[in-house]
Amino acid sequence: MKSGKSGLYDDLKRQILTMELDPDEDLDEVSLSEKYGLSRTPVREIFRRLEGEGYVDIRANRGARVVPMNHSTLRHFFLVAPMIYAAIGRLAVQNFKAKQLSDLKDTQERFRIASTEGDTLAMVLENNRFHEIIGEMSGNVYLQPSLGRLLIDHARIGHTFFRPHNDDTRNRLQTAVQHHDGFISAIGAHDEDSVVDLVFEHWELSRENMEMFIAPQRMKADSPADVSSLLMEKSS
Amino acid sequence: MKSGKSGLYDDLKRQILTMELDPDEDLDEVSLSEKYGLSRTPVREIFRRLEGEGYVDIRANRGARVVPMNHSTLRHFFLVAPMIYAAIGRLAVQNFKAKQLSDLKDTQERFRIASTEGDTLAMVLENNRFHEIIGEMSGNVYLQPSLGRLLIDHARIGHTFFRPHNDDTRNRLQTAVQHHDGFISAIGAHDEDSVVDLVFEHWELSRENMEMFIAPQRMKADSPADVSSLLMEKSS
DNA sequence: TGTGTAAAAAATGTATACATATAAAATACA
DNA sequence: TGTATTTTATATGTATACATTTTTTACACA
Repeated sequence: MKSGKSGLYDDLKRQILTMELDPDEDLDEVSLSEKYGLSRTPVREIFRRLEGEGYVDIRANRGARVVPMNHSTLRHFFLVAPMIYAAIGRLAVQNFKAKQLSDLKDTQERFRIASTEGDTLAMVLENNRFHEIIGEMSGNVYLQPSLGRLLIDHARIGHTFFRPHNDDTRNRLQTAVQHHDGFISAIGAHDEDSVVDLVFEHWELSRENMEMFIAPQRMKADSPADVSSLLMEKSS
Repeated sequence: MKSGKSGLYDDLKRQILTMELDPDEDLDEVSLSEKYGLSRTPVREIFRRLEGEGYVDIRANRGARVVPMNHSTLRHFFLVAPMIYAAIGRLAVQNFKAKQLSDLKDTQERFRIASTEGDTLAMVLENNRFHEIIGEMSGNVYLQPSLGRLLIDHARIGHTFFRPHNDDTRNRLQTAVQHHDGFISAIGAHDEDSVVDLVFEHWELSRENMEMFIAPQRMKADSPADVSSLLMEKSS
């Protein structure tokens, strides 16, 4: 918990992604300003920035709270996530810069270390950062806002993925790590189709896990084929 | 130009969409606060909100400016706009509420009146609002941020569409008005495929116009078929 | 008890003074 | 002149006091 403005900003993002702050939880500007050695003005400004990025919800005269996650939003999440991920993946291959690919590799190494050490929080954050970087690689300022919001809830819904409890879940985590390696090499090789294939494989892996943990009522998510139908002129 | 906080907020959005404020134009918080009878604090807060919605760009210690539009962002715009519009259209059919459909009809009537009166500014704004409402109908909080950013630049790139200067451009504007009527009836009839067809027709009409006016170098945009390839696992 | 209202407390919103950083102008020097 | 450096002006960033709104508590009354 480093103090100062960027400290508060980073901490809030981290705490929201890792569910250290629960959805709907109120954020108190006075106590936060004291804790981080700031006045209320910059704290409120940070709230507004986080609102713009989808981390926080601000209601007039009622302050800020962690952005909620209800059943309805989850349905929408499962519907559009694979579409956006696939589009971002394809564009990333077309537009990435060398610097970004090396950032991606560094992030993957930190992710791998966290996975071997069983450091759940680090896994959540490095995995999130990994997919953020792919978003940046796409260079597409129109798609990135949606990707950002999806990644917030993906981290929150899927956090159990990084807390394996038996051989099956451990294997699934290992597969995810391998997928990331696959992304790195497919992007480096400018192989769009492989990246998109991997996107759907990676999505399926994550989706199955998320479905397992979403109680009480089972969430029927869309297969990649169904997702395509969102975009095709004629639905089958 | 109504004063107060919401007045400034609405005016800035309007002026940015209609290009009354040019891309890259600096926004001065002191003069705006004086003009609208506010102190700097709420003006700065509005800047942050507009930044979150993609209207404005804030650089540390350098204030706010209207979000730029460069050649690179335009390429990305043409690539993803039809995909997002189509997805939003399909979801709108699935999720719209009666109130939203009647709002859409009201907006369309104002749009029609503006088009017969040749009121360019009103056309830009009502057209923008029309498509915003379709975004709201989708109910998808993950897709809406991207739609919002696309609509900002669609309004800015396409504003000449609403300033017809010969029989051809007048006919094209008429066609756009008819497309809107088509959206309303297709949505009302829960006819997803018709809506998506209309999305692509409407997009083609607008795209052709935008290409005509984007100087100096011709912008090759993607056909709906190309757009689909962004999402398919195997590109053709 | 339960409900409605009034008072008090707490939180958010705004104005303003001051601090700091950036941009512009003026000056010095080659 | 042209360029570097200092000074000045301007703009942004932060702290704090005050205003307004919301929430909580206390109290009256049925």
